[in-house]
Amino acid sequence: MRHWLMKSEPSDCSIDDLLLAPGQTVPWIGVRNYQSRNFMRDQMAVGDGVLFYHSSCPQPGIAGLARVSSAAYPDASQFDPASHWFDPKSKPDQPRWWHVDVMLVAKTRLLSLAEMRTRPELQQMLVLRRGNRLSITPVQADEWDAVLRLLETRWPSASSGN
DNA sequence: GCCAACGTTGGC
DNA sequence: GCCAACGTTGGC
Repeated sequence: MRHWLMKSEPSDCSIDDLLLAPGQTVPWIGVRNYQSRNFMRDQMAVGDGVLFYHSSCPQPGIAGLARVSSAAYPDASQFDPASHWFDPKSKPDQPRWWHVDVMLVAKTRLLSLAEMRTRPELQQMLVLRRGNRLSITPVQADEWDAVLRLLETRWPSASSGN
């Protein structure tokens, strides 16, 4: 199982929105960055762990845990002229943008960006790197463990999930 | 609102 | 293929 940090603007989709979503699942549409797309399309697998991160808001930070709950599939919004994410250059027979679905595992306390910056064990996280603008970044196993420890949370065992 | 960082675009 | 201009991200 791999681990990821995925940024979401709470004004667009917050941890509470995920909590209330049908099946507590949302399609991670709207990514228009090739590197982030490649992570979803080429490297993510169902069951991967996700740190759900609130960005571009008064209190940026990790707001919950989630899991990848689908394989990658084409982002329908790229073909919708009415959509904010419409991409006129994308062709239906060769979609440019792909995404996965993400399912809630647990809402947690907010582990703020400010607190993350104070923790020596998190200093290598890509999201803390100066100038980082990727909306999806891989998380190392030791970083993942450290975050769960700080959240005083355990990842549910395979037998209790689905 | 500011601005650093950096990805993308497009002329050449 | 280079690279300047431009647009976007996202913390502060």
